[in-house]
Amino acid sequence: MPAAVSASTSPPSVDPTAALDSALRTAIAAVTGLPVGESDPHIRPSGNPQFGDFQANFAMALAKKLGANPRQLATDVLARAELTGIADKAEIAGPGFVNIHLASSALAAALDAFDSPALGITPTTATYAVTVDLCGVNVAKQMHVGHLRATIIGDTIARVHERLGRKVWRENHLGDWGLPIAMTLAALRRAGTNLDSLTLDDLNRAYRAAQMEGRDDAAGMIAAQATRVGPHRIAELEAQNTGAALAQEDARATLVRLQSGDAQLVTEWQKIIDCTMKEVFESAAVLGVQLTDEHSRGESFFRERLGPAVEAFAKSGLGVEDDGAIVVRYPDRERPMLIRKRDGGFLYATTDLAACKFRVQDLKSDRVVYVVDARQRDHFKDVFDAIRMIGWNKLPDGTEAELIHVPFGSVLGADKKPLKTRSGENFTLKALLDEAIERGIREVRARASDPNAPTAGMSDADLAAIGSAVGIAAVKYADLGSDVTRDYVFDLDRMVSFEGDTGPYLQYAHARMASILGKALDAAAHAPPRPTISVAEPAERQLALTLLRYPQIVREVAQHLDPSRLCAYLHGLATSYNGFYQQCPVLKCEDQALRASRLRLCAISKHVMKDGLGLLGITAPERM
RNA sequence: GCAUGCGUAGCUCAGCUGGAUAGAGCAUCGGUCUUCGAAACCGAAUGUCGUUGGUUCGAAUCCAACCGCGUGCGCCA
Repeated sequence: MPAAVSASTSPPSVDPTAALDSALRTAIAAVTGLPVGESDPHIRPSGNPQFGDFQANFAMALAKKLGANPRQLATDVLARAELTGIADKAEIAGPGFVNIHLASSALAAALDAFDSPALGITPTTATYAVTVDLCGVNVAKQMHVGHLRATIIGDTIARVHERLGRKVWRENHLGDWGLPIAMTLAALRRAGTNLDSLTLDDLNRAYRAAQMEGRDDAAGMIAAQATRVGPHRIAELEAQNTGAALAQEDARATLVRLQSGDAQLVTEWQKIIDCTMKEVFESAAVLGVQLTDEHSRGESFFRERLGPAVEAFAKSGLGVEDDGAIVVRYPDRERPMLIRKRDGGFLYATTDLAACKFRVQDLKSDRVVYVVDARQRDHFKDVFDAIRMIGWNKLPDGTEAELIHVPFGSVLGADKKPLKTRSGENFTLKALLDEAIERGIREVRARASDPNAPTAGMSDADLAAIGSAVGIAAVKYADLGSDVTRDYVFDLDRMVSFEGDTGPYLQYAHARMASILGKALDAAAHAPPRPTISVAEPAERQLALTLLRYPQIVREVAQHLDPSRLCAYLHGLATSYNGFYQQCPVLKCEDQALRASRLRLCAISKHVMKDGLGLLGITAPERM
């Protein structure tokens, strides 16, 4: 029997979980005498539909604590719980699980309230901003598939925070200041290269050549052996330990002149940056990532702040001299952090200290998120601890900013080794995106050639746009879909696959939603704008429950900085919708009220899917 | 050596603050298109959750040890 509720009488509750939590919490407190705050009913969606919609798992743990019988405790709590209008049925199973079957009317009412532009997401009232360090390209270096991660994970985290109403600063911390750039610049000058017609490929070649010829670090080798650094570093140093004094001298001289503001060099340096960023922004645009010039704040931006930063550490006693250098020591570990070299030069840790301070205190952020390669775990631990020790994580009102490193795993080759730049023929980001787009377009065109296809007869430009969106969706979903911490083996075929648990699967579900709504347009003209929702069929129930979880998922993604949860949710939504689509006729439904209700379920589903894909920076075509 | 991360189906991976019979996708086998889009759906098969011990009413999940793989470790960024 379909339960229905009209929009006018529905309570404002969007979240049945909250209603259940509150009702059971009160009952638990009443039965046990515990404070309400300690009476968590532990509500979660049921793993198995036969157990109802939600389960409450409080009884076992609580009974143990109180020396009571769990089933009896559950019985007592249910007797006190005011579940009228929320649950149809609540029964005790097994050792003391409480299985709750939500009232269809409550579900319909919640969905009706949920159906708004906000989709149940209430903006936070945070005073401070969120800074997201993302992308992190190095000037003069071609972007490779590793940069994909730092860019799109960061973009998603930024979007989710914005969706929750936060002010977000996207900070692209370019590697644009330091010896590598000077080496490249010096090499280009020696070769007499015209910087105005430079391509990034040329630049990248010059960079690598300069790296190779300029490496000779005998002093570093001795230091490394004395302090027993890792074998990786030793091997690197050994490889570098060939005569290159001239190139190195040239690079150092260039760096000194650059850093002292030599006008000619600064102009040339800027050309290298422009050349690099042109491609970065192009890739960002192709990826649908919000990253432009205004988000660039590279290492060079902080150059005037490095000296003062070191001085502050020295003055506070946290920065101490060691063999001529200045280091920060930690109470709980041997490894210090070097912040000034013996020759007076600064290091990237110094820049990160200055940048972190800037982000907290100048950008007024109470949350600073660094989306950076997992191999820099120790580095960020050092930086963050140093920042806390000196108190730069504090905002004027005493609020302590969260400093969080989101350590993403490496992209590995088929040999399970990192796809490294120096391994020669590395897969550039551009090559990956070109391939994905090409495959997407090919696929969309092939389908459009069927005269019965919804895309038949579309212009070639439109088909190309859709194909591009499909290809990019595949790549992004493949990357964002699993735990960002893990390394993954780069497999192009899997990455641009369009079937199964993929980005295009979600887009396809969305296109079907759009299609069904498009066909119903004529009828919609004289239907009420907000038809009564009814949730009776199991598939409708399943879909409704899934839809209502959306706000919680978005909050979780922000809290845990984990885009894969959103991917998993949207996959679940697509699956729920497909089940509904299979089992519940919409356009063909005879009952006009039910038809209108189901159309509205389609509309809400489409809205959530589009919103969720938007948070991933994935476009949702109406047809594909 | 010290630190740190990871071992779940043939492959790629989920598994949220411990909860009922450990789930998806790919691949394999079978079924569903003159019927709202088959990029879909339904079904079959597939597991000593690295090993051992501990905590617990209950462990893939928490703790310890061990095994295996990876990553990081002062004057590069």
